[in-house]
Amino acid sequence: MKKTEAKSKKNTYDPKAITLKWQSIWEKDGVYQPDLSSAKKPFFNLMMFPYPSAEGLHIGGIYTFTGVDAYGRFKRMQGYDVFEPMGLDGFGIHSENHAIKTHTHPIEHAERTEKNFYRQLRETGNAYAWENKLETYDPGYYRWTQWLFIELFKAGLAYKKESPVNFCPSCKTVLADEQVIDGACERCSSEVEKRNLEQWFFKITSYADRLLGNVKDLNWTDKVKLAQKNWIGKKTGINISYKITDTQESLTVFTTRPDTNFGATFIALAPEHPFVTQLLDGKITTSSEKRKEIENYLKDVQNKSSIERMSAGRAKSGVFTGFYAENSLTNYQMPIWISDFVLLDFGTGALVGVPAHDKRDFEFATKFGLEIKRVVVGKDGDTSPITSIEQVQEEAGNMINSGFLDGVDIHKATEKIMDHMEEKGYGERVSSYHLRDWLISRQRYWGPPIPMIYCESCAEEKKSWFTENRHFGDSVRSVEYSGIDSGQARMTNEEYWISAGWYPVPDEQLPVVLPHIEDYKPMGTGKAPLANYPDFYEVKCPHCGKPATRETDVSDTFLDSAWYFLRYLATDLKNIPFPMAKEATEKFPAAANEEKEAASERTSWLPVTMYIGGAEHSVLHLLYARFTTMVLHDLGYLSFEEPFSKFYAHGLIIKDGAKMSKSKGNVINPDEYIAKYGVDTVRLYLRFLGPFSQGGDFRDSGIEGMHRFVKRVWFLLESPASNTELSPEAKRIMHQTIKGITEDMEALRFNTAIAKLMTWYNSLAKQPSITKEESQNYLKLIAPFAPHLAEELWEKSGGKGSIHVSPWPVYHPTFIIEHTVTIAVQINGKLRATFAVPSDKAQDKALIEKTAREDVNVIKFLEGKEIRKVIVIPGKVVNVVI
RNA sequence: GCCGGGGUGGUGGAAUGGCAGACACGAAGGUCUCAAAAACCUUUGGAGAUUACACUCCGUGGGGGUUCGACUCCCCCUCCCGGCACCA
Repeated sequence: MKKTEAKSKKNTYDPKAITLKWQSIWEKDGVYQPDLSSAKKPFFNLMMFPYPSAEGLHIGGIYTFTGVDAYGRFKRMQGYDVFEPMGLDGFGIHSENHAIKTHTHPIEHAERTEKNFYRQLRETGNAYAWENKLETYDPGYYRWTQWLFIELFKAGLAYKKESPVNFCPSCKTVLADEQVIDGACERCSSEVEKRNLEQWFFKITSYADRLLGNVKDLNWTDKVKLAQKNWIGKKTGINISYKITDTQESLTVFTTRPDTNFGATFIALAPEHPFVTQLLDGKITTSSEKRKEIENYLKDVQNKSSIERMSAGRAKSGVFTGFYAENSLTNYQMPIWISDFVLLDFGTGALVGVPAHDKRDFEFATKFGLEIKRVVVGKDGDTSPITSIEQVQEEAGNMINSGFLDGVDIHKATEKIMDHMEEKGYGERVSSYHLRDWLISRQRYWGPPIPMIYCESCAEEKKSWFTENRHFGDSVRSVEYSGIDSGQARMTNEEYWISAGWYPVPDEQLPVVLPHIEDYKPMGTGKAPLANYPDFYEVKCPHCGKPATRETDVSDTFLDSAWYFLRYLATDLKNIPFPMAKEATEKFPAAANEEKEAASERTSWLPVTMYIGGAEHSVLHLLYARFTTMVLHDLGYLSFEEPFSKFYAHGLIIKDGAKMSKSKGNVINPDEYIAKYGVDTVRLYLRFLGPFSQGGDFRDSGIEGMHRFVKRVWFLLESPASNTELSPEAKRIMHQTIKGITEDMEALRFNTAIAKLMTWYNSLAKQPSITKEESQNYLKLIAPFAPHLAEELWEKSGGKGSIHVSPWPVYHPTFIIEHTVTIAVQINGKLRATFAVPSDKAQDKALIEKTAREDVNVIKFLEGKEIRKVIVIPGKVVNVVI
């Protein structure tokens, strides 16, 4: 009795025991901790780091991280030195909101969630280099986030100006665009207002062209590249200047359709347009009545909430200024209107209206009784006056009523008229972008304080860091800074004056530590909570020593994550932010020689070899990381412009058709599954769910089946292997499997890789015995998915060292004809069978006949029949007619 | 409205232009058992046919096209999902 019990116990598959056993051995032996200074084949396998939510890592996170890990393990077995770090993106509005909701201080909240998160991440059995973990809220980390901010400021790429932001009056906080859903607050559903507040911006727009230009060379999926392109949204067109009748002023409008300019009948300005401001200031004279009218309209616009704006749909509103601009082509006096459908920050904030060939212009013109002049005739040949919106010809056609353009196709006409306008001197070809400058400041608590100091006294004297450190000419104030080409870092006069009084916090005073304050909740005054703490903001001006104020806003979380991948490689270096060439390290005088040495030895890991993350980040995060990298390159810190050699977007796991969230009550906690089945089963199951790029709806209906599979593998391979020779058929199956799985792994097609493992299992299970070669190859192929199981059985089968650093099995192509031409066998014109012959033998009719007669698929159709004719169609297929 | 992605059994999903439905879940039947669970075996797209699963027909949202051959490539339509949205 006792004997059998002991025996069955020995045979039991006990995932918990082997998981604990191997995880501690791996960590002790540093199996996954590469020597960063001496990598021969560096492979930086990076997943987007998570923000640690209090609910812990849900199944979607496990799905992603174990998927990325399977790829990393595969690469490690292929002989690469794989670096797979992990960290937490703990700063930011998400974590702060959660802290508020649970009445916890963000600092304590972070401490608690960090623990839980790292515990869960360890339980996944992922091959993390734990020594290099980082957290964005660690002062040792954000010291460098602040340094980065200062570098951008000094390069003339950071500026502060007043800007309208989303404001929720109920939550008393500024909201990011993505927190505004249909004009209402994401959390409390109250209407969001626009408020003008002073904000810090990064001048990402001056990099728009390069960010766009590099896209085509990125080894990313087309989908993500397209998203980047669309977001940057470059449009080429022309700026046209119109003289304002009876004044000395002129107006510049941007248009992509100058071809229709003979049909231009009005001008519309954004409410915030400088001409409007000048009208109100009285710099341009107009009747007091008119001024009142305009003021009223502007008030209306401002009071209109975004909800009202949206419910009004495309309904147009506007007010006539009383001024006209002369259309140089037709001498037509175009009335100048103000309307809120014109956006200040696109083009020049002013547009020229062609109601006949733009639907929005048509709506505006019909509402206010403006003239509609047809200048394009479409395919239908209709030349009648345009009276309904369906007639508005936007896309294609030929010019009419347009003087020298008559009869010309609109695309040719566009070029022709641009030439004309440039020649006459009132037009200039330009590009306009959808991309806006990056709003970096947040009037919140939970982020890195922006490391800037404002000195009132210096501001009055028009002094700033720039006046004290750089020489400026009289008219154009360009910032000359190491590496940055002056065209990109050129400041406008406006930006220059705005910078008056501002100084970066001196390097030796970094980090500006985020103090532990009691009242950290957003205030709703447009100021950050730190503004209530004089201890924090009262400082001396770094320049003149008089009392000055520290900036109390914190920076956007996207800044934390825009450079973290660099820091992973230098978490042990206190005085240098990331790996860089030896010369660049000289810019860090505080760094010891060993640190400089280490930083320069680690550059071979960059840029990131493989970056895997959610598709939802395929626009903003990636763009910000690209921008930051490009700036660091221009400043001489990095040798490359693009941070991620390869980017792969994984799918998202949802539950019941919705994103998992606690409020929806559909969060799946992976802990219980791991406890019940062991992490290897969970890892395999998640991979098998579907394509990694697709994600999907989580269901656990098949997890039992996967557990059965794992147990079967365990019992099959646990018993000693036989010493018999591999049969040719078994050998063929093995090599086919190795080939298929290797290709699948390379393409991150994990679900089909596992299917192949199952198919191979089915055939192994039918064999009378399994050889050592089969057994060990099987374990290697399954190791990326079930690392603990594979390691345990590898040890049992006498494998050397850890399976995870053993070479990936090699596929021997001798068994399969690699390059083939497919032969189709037809009987009475109907396809009966296909088979393959080597392509170099495709003309050999005798071989084709022989192959056909030996091929199991063909033989039944050919038996007793004679091949009458072999038709060879060059470059296509070969037909065998019977 | 614009830009992406997609539509294959009861379900998740496989198929360099070459035997559609791999692999798995579920289901049905069976073996073992007093019984159940577990495990194992068989069947499983639909319709039909035969002594014969050694057969035939239909079938990848709908319609056309290219091809010896189309889930796959091209055009039109339709429905679903995601992103952006008055961008001149």
